[in-house]
Amino acid sequence: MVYPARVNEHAAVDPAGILPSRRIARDLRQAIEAGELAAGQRLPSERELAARYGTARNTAREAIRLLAAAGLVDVEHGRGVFVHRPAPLLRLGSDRYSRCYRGAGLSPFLLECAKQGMTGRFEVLSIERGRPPEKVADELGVPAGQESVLIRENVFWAGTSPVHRVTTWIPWTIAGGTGLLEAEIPHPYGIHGILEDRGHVMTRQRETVTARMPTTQEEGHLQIRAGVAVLEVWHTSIDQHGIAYELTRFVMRSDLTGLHYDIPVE
Amino acid sequence: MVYPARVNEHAAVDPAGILPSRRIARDLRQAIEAGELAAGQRLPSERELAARYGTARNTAREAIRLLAAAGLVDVEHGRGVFVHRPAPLLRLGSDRYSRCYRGAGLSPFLLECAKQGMTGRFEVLSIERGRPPEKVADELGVPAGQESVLIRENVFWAGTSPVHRVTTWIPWTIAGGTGLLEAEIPHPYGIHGILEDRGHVMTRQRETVTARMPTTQEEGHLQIRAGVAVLEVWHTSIDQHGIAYELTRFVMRSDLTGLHYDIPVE
DNA sequence: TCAATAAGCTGGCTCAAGCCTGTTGACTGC
DNA sequence: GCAGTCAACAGGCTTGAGCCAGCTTATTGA
Repeated sequence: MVYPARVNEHAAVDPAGILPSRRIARDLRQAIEAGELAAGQRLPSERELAARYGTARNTAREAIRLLAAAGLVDVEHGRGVFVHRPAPLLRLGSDRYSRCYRGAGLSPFLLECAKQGMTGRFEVLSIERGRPPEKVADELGVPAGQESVLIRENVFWAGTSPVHRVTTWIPWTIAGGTGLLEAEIPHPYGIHGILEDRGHVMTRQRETVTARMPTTQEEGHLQIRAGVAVLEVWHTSIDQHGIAYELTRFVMRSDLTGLHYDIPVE
Repeated sequence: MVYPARVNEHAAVDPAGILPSRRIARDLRQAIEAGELAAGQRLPSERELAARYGTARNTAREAIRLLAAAGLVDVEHGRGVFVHRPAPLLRLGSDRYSRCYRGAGLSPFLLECAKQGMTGRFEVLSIERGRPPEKVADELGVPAGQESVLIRENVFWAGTSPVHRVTTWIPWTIAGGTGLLEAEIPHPYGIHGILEDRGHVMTRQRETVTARMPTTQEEGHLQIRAGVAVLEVWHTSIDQHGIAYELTRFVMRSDLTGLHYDIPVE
């Protein structure tokens, strides 16, 4: 890329009326989008950018910050700033509860990981009887003030990265006294196998999808870098009688995962 | 909220080992989450925070920046910093192409706006014959290098806010010579009415959903403030013969819109 | 040969100061 | 009564300096 001649010192804006930090960011952005700086390549250091543009280091730093917040660039302490290398997305499919995966031995999540050449696994964080949030109580038709639900908390990993944080609520009237209390689900078809044995066959699913920035906790749990949003998915399982009998919230890193729906138009 | 006693000057970290900017941010965050600072309420000014914590103004500023990037706070030039007041989300439903809305006179988007007490409308930015991006050409089965598609570009508004930026591609072999070239679609059932007349009845839809930070352009188009992601939805319409005949990309502000799917489990 | 060390790079954070632009409300004068 | 003006205060951006912490590599010494 080409750097500008040093302009007059202390000038807040250059002749084109652009603020210095924006100008540096714009130039770098263009270089990235034009492919002059390839994915994974190192950008000039903050001190070098500052010198080339005749600005203070803080100004070059501000430019980098803008690019990082936009997710264009990955900053690594002590190493440098690198053009972001997008990772292939794992796709959570709408067919993940389909019976067609029965007997395959692999859950849809693990299948998808395998497809992307990664090793998937999940970790049980906690299983307990507890009180549902109001929203969950409403949807499941259980009392909010009591320990009316089984709560399972999981983390899904793809390779060495945590990608989903998952919380599941099931009415205690359904889950009580079943294998749902164990970390290892004692049923060949997993959680939903047990729920079917209790008389609830998933006939419909309702899902809402929103995106937002992670909370401080989620940032830690999912090892999210700055400028990465999370997808929040609320899934409700509806049985053959129209009853909502299970509810799951997924918090997903948007840099590593996406959603896929393949559905009939009614 | 309670402010700390001024600690020794020039200390990089306070006794608890927390950086000053993080400490200010943490205190403010806790005050917000505890409800001490209610939604819409003004935070202390940067200069005031700096004085109370015995830091430089830039440090208080950094704290505010952290909160703004997390979407907890809205910064208004000249006015102050305010606790973010979440707006009700417009939900784009998976049933939006359903025939059940036929004859209602309102499109699903306008219905959803009305439900939230807002006035919805949309604006046609451009309609032209053009070249599809490779991804689109692949999916629609048209040549990538030629002007093989009709491209329509729209913006959807809810009240005074732009919420969706929408691009639609339709093979020219289908769209050519139809009312799809007009801004006002001359068909009571809209675009999909015309496509049905050409022999394509939507039988399935495929959608992929991802989240990311907006590009500079999108930030402008959608009037997005810092710390707000966009949802990117790629929709493919599949007809009764399994042919993909229409493709739409939605770029949606995640602070004002979400998605909703209500689907059978197959 | 190999491990410990140190130099020299990277970004991370802060300071104190200055000048800019946008907003508001009180004051002024018609 | 009302419009124009202006001061006070808000955030926006920059400077140039300093020190800290993480990474890499070349050097050193056992």
